[in-house]
Amino acid sequence: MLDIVVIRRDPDRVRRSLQRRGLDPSVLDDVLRLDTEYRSALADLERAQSERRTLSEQIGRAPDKAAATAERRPRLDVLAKLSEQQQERVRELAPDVEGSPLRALLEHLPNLLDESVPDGADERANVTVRAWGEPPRFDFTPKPHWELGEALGILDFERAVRLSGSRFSILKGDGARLARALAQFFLDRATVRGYVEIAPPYLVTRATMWSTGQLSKFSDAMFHDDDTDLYLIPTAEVPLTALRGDEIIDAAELPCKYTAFTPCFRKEAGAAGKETRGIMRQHQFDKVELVWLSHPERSFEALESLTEDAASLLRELELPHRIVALCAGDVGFNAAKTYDLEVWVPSAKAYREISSCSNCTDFQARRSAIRFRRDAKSKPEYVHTLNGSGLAIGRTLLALMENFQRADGTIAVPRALEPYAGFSIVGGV
RNA sequence: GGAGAGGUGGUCGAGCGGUUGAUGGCACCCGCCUCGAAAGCGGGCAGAGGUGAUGAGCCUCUCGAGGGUUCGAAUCCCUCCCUCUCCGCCA
Repeated sequence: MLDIVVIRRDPDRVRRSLQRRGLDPSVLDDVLRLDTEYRSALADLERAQSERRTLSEQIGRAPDKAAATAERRPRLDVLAKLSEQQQERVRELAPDVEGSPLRALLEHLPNLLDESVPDGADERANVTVRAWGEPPRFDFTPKPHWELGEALGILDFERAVRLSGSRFSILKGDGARLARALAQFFLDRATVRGYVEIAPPYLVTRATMWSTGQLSKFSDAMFHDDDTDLYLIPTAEVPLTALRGDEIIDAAELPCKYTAFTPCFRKEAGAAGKETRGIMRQHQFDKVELVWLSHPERSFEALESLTEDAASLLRELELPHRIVALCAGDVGFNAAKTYDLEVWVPSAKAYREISSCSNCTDFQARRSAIRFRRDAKSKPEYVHTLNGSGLAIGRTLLALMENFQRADGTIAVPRALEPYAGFSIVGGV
């Protein structure tokens, strides 16, 4: 959610950001008009309330309350009726009332883009910031991970379909073990880099989901239970970001860095036909997430740091990858700036997203009410929130399988992972 | 799931129809004292919104959430949510 005050005082900045995202900025005119109407209605209401209060206090002080009440009755009745109407009007216009037109407009305004975000309409305009490693050259015909996995008996798609339908998979034996090793490896590295490990709930309330801005972004993509009105998390970003919601954090505690290993659940309803083979896109996948609550002045440094935390994992796993800065048209709703980490996927002959690291500035913090105090005397301010995958387990696993496959159909385990896996070759004798 | 108790400011905890947005303790901040610190003493210290200059001041709202009664509600009534204790069930 954007700060209405920023929209009011610097509408041009918001307009520019919307345009860069390829959105129609004319909604701002409606926002500004409704906001003016709202404030005028609010002033009317407050005037009536103030007068009513004064009269009530006079009655409270009077020795003969009955007489004092009778005397003021006509005016009080007028005020009661008046403020009831004004209350109604304010409720219709208020930006903080669910379902009001102003609120609806505000909820659909994406975060302000950072100036450093490159221009461009879609992913073709994304800018590669740096690359690491060379795509492997095979002296045999490399196989996609689903063929490798089934041949090695570590991936089972047929039985997964039988149990749960499409877009599910089963890991078996060394495959399951490798996935667990990756999770452990990622969490350990995060801990070393100062992240506090959290084991959060996988089901959260509608309010929590709303507070991290997922309801607009993923609303069709989320699994939901009608009985309890609980949502299965689409990413651990949700519980980790909301973790300190409604709190005022001591400035000395910033930055707060959290990590969690959780499954993620997504309907992926609109994604039919895209990357359907294998484990690239699933209804359920595991991920280690990294979240920062940052001092606002340092959040863009924090984004570099967070991105480096994720990238270091790919380097340690010896996986060729590149870091791209998303262009204006490709940056997500919540984010001011995003770097994607893309790993080389031989079967696609392309780099594919394995992590997305975003600075959401105060956009989520405002919804979630995550604040801090600069010092004992200052007013609470919103922190900046950042999130990134570090990393998605399934995609790392498939990248590892495809990049480290050998002519005999076995797969080498990267050295850094060996102690975690307990073996150095998958399918070795 | 059943029975009971309760949800108040950063925290603990009073208040249970009328200048109470809220006594007091702790924490925190400023000052005095001190070589320095502790202790002690004095003072300050909730949040949101509107208005003003993103100042002072003024105004409104907020005591889990939402409704109601009343001139007036943290205080009374209703609904919902949550927490705790005991019982039941259970990995």
